[in-house]
Amino acid sequence: MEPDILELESFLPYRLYRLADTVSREFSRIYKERHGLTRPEWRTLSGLGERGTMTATELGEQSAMHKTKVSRAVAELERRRWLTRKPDENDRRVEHLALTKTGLAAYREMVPLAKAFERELLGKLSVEERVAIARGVAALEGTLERK
Amino acid sequence: MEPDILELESFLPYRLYRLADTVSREFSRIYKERHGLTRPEWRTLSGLGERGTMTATELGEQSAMHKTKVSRAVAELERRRWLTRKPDENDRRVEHLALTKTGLAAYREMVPLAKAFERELLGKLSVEERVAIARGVAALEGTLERK
DNA sequence: CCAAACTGGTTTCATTTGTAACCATTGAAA
DNA sequence: TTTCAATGGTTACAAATGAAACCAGTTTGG
Repeated sequence: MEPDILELESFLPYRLYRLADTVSREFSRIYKERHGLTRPEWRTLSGLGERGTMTATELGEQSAMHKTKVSRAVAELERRRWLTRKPDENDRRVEHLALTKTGLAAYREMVPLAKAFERELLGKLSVEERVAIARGVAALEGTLERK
Repeated sequence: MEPDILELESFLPYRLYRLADTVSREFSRIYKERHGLTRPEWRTLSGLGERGTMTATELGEQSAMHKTKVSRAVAELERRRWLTRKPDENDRRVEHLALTKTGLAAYREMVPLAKAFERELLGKLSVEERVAIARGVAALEGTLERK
């Protein structure tokens, strides 16, 4: 093995990125084809569906998005009347976001599709492989968040 | 556990993407700060450094990039005089790309930095965790490529 | 042969993204 | 209080991206 050569094929950052990109691209077909959502929009929908009510900042933290992405996604979902904003009582900078009936319906429709996608993906692995990916990803997440 | 709720925090596509995004973003600082390269440019440099000579199509396959990304990255590296194109003898559509001395020097400078980055990342994991991530990623790669 | 389909690579255009500046409001300090 | 730093969120602008059209040049089938 040449020391001054980098094997892209086995370089972890590259492999991780390519893997995530492929998986995410395939999954995105689901919400893109069904509702024409972008990834930030899907994450916003998903975050609010899961938690009920959140501020834009919280959304950004929960779903690892830059605040401009959140802002744009929220604006678009609002335009579709999938969510509403309610000003905070005490702090007039803050808005509490929540899904409307329509937004919730879309969310409820997406959840089983998302779960099925994940199930199918993991279904191709052996039990040990599933354990391995879960453990490995968790470990890396752990090292990254504390910094 | 509510069946009609999706926990983003434990949803594999999301976790993978976030992880890869974080790692890749951090790694990108290295080639961005040092040479002002974009990711496609870095991958092009890295691919040619590793293999010596490649066509644009091969580059795209090796580094999982859309052909327009390759085209643009190659154009930029050529502008910097980091690579040259040599027309194919038999097929005049094809160009063989190779790094110049300058390009190779940049590559040689980057390789140890890339390796150090990976080493440091993996260094925070236990041996079992390293095995787990390697195995898990390989398994998922396997399921995705055969389709 | 020769048209039609295909392939390597580039370009155009619309969309998405990131950075930085920005506005309004709030909290803390003097 | 007044001022100044910090915070929630939006906007403007430049750069990166993807889809589709495109321009050679090449292969294939009739």
